[in-house]
Amino acid sequence: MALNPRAEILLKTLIERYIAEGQPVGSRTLARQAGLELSPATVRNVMSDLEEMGLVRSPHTSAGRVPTERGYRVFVDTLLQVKPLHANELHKLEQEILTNQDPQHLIENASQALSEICKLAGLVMAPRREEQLAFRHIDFVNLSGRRILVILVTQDGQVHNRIIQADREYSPSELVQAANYFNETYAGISMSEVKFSLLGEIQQASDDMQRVMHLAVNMARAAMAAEEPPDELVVSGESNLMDVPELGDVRKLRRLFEAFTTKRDLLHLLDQSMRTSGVKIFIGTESGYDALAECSLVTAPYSADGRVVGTLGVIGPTRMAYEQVISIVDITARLLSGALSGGERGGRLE
Amino acid sequence: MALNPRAEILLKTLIERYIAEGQPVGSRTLARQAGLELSPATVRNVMSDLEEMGLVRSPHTSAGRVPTERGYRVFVDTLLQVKPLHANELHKLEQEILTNQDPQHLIENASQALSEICKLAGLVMAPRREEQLAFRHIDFVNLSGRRILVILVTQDGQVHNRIIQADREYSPSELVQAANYFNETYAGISMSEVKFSLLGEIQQASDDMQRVMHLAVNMARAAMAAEEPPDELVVSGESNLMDVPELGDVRKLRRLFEAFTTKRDLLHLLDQSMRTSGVKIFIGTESGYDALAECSLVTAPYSADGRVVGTLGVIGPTRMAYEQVISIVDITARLLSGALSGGERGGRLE
DNA sequence: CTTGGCACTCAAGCTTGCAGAGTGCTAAAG
DNA sequence: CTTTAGCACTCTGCAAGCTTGAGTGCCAAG
Repeated sequence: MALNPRAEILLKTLIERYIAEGQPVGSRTLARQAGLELSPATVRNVMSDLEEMGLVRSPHTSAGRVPTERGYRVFVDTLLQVKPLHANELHKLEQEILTNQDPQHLIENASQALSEICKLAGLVMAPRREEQLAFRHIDFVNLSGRRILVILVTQDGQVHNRIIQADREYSPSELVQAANYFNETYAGISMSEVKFSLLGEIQQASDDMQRVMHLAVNMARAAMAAEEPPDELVVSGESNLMDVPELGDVRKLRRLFEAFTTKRDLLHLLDQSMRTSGVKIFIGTESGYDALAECSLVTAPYSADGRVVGTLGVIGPTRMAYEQVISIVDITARLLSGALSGGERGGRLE
Repeated sequence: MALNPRAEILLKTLIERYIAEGQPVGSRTLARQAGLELSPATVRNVMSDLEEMGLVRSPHTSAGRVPTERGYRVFVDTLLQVKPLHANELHKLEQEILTNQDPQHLIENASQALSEICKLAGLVMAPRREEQLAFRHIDFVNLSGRRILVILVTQDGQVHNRIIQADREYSPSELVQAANYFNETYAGISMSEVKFSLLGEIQQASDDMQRVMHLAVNMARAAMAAEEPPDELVVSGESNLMDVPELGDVRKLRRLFEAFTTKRDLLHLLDQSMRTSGVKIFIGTESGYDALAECSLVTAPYSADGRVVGTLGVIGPTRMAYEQVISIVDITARLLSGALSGGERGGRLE
């Protein structure tokens, strides 16, 4: 199954041409394009071999050839040369990401920038498992009656809020005290430890502090129980996919868009990519999800303070400009990592 | 231009039939369906009149008739009888909306419920103009370096947050003092008054309080300046629209979806509807936006504590089941108003 | 005013024919 | 053994022509 250099060149040109034009590539065109001094007939012979290896196929007897998924795989793994991205695209990305923003906006902007630059749909999985993050600040605000608004800030500056139903009414000063107690006791501790610690806390309460502690602990616990990970996945630029001729079929589009709102399957894929480092590519059915047939996913994990916290990427037709998309995704991940780490330094790429 | 009763019945049956089937309705069918003892020929004569009035038209010489926008208008304004919604739909709506939630989730759930029940896209414009709302609580949290997270809670329990860049580093206790000062001074005041008041505040600072006040005022001002109304419009269930045969054309779909992400035009329409009371309907090009051709918008304003704060509705093809959609939108608006008002009482419909 | 009848029109579906593109195979040339 | 030219063959896409079914408009009679 070794691919001789000539076959490699032909496969590479075929795929490049197909990505650019979207039309099956015939032997004549390919012979001219490849830069080898070969006749169409020779090219046909090579094509025949490639077809046997399952790297290309004919849509029908007398069309040119198109790459198969395996063909794309080979292309992506061994043939493709990543293009560095254009200066003003880089500039745009930096502008979008290297400004002071809270994580939520940062993520939304990153997703949008990805989609705009690639002209595909952008995905960003928000930092996973806030349990990993340290607790920074809590605040209780009285709403009407027994409803209490709990505001929780994690180390990365992300703000979470929930309304809980208290067992009785509390005065504003009680709430302030409770928050103070909590903030002093737990500042900098990881959320999972905080949760764990809350389990024991109530029993060993010293007498005078008891009421306040009880209050704080109970509330925080209630709030965290209610805190299911919310909108973990940000998708932007979906409508770019409507221009893709491969997805002209409304049914396919619909399935794809449903996958965007369901999010479950996509999250699973992005989760996988979190465990590897660097750019990872899922081509067509490799993902294992029907809705993503004819689509590819280019992803890269990003980190905060040296620790991987999420994944981002783009989704588009299998026939996408991998050479460019790969570096865009890669750089976006780096920029985002920089922006989420330290913050002050700004994390410019050197 | 008066419509005699027979013509009304025929127009009504025609539109009902067309909404149900999506096919031009011919004279024979209509004669049978309408329940009047009329021959197709007579129906044809009536149709001819209706066509002259611009209420129906033929897609081509020898198809049946379809309603025009004006036809729909007449139907909606004078002919249609609103269907009360089914018990389990009502139940679903109540379940989705009558639970203790912060406004953000409430709005998202309302939008989603709307889209699911109507099988169309749901829209909710988030409470407009927080300036109208009273200030409730502010909090400053130190992030790294000079970055300060400002958390602002308005009277309705909505939480806003922004990161601002301070002129120097501040100690946690300074921040606490500043927040306290601010909370005591401005609690319950409307945001617009707070903003106004901030303009004067700095000059007349008494000496000892000066530093803290200066800090609080400066920060709050910076935060509010940065506080542009964010995601004001929540759209759900867009993918329902892909099943609509009228929108089978991908180009139309794309324009519509772009309108969803742009949001500007939609906001403008919803804004209009905020000024009237009760359900308002935009049919096709009445909206004035090309992207919404072939679509109708059914909207209703909702209120919090007796004051209109936003609008919700659904968007779908002109050919939608108005009879049901209208009451769904109407009731959702009431439920949401109830949930946003007082909170404690729960606002069940009596 | 209503009705039946008739001529007419149009869209949609089907078949046919044709041009264009590209292949596979074979036999000859390098 | 590899490369090439040539030829027959296949398939798509498109346009033209045909038929069918649905529905209209109009007219004259009830």
